[in-house]
Amino acid sequence: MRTARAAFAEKGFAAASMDELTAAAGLTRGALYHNFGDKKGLLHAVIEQIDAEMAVRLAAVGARATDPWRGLLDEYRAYIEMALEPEIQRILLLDGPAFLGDPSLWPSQNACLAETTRRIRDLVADGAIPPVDAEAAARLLNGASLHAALWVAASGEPEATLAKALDAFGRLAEGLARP
Amino acid sequence: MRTARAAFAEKGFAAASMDELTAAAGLTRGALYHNFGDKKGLLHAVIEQIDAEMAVRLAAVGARATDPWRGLLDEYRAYIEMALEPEIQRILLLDGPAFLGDPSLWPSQNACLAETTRRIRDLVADGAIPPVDAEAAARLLNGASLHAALWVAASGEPEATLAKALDAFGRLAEGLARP
DNA sequence: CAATTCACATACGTACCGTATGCGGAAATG
DNA sequence: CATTTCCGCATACGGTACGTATGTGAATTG
Repeated sequence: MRTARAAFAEKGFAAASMDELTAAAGLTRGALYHNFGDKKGLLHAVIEQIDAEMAVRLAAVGARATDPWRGLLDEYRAYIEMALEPEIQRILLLDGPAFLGDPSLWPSQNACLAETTRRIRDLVADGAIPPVDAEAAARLLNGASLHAALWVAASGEPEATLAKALDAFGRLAEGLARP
Repeated sequence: MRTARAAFAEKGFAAASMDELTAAAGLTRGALYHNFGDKKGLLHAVIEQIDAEMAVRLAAVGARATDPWRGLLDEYRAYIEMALEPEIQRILLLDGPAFLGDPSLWPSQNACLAETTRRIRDLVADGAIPPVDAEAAARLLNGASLHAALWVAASGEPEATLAKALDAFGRLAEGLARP
């Protein structure tokens, strides 16, 4: 799986050869089909691993904040920055939905999305922000964050672009906080 | 290209066979490689066509509105609804970025994104909304819209989910309108 | 009317996925 | 302790699909 993560991140899922991949890991395709069923099975296992790691990192960021609303913004800032990592962007955010379909249909529900959904639900329950469907808000904010990261990653001036993206994201998020 | 659009929308770019595709069009792969260079070239041509059509539709929606700010919201509502069409969702929004990379790097710049960027820029210039980087705002709103559409499309109850998504989207967009 | 170009077809090599089968060692069984 | 089962993985094979190199007939040009 380490080898797969590296190969998928560098070449993309479609261009990654299972022969090369398994050979690099000191195995053959036989081992792969025995353990993961097929190529998509390996992708799914890798995504599940990455997703779980992201959820842990996000929860840690959110837990550090004293103000819950500020905690949510910190989480999304962290999400955007994580989405800049090639491994996460390529595997989880681009190839995942393209080859496995919408994350909500994955056998292992998106842990990372669940984390932000839960946080928004808590904010609404505590009256910190006006009522809103937590999953809808989380999905839209995740989508906005992802595209911000794609934009920054493709940009020639990552720092300046990231600043613009974070500013615009803050403005959007404010829309949730006001009645 | 008509055949390609149908095949890409139904089976996805990766699973679409060029043999079947060209045969269905009454041609062979020779014609394809002569006109489009390679498989990705065909995808690019198809995406360019769809993107242009979307930009026209979006501009028409925006032009109908009297209030510019309302016009922008109408455009995004239309964008979300267009993103529900399987052809657009699958080809332009899922396979496009996965196989061709970020839209901003496509030779034919994303006309649809350019349309919403221009509209936001006008709103800022007219003082209708506080200053914000127009491209950043357009990208984030596009991302939010796309994920809203993916969510609705994967949902078991499309109408109810769409209502939630549109509500949450309106809340986010309001964040741009307030100081 | 000869020559060139153009659009497309045909044929071939290569790469890769998925499956069916084989094998060696570990574990279980008595 | 001997034997059998089982498990993890390797090997071999078939089928499919992409990209390229080459051929061909019609249209165009001078």
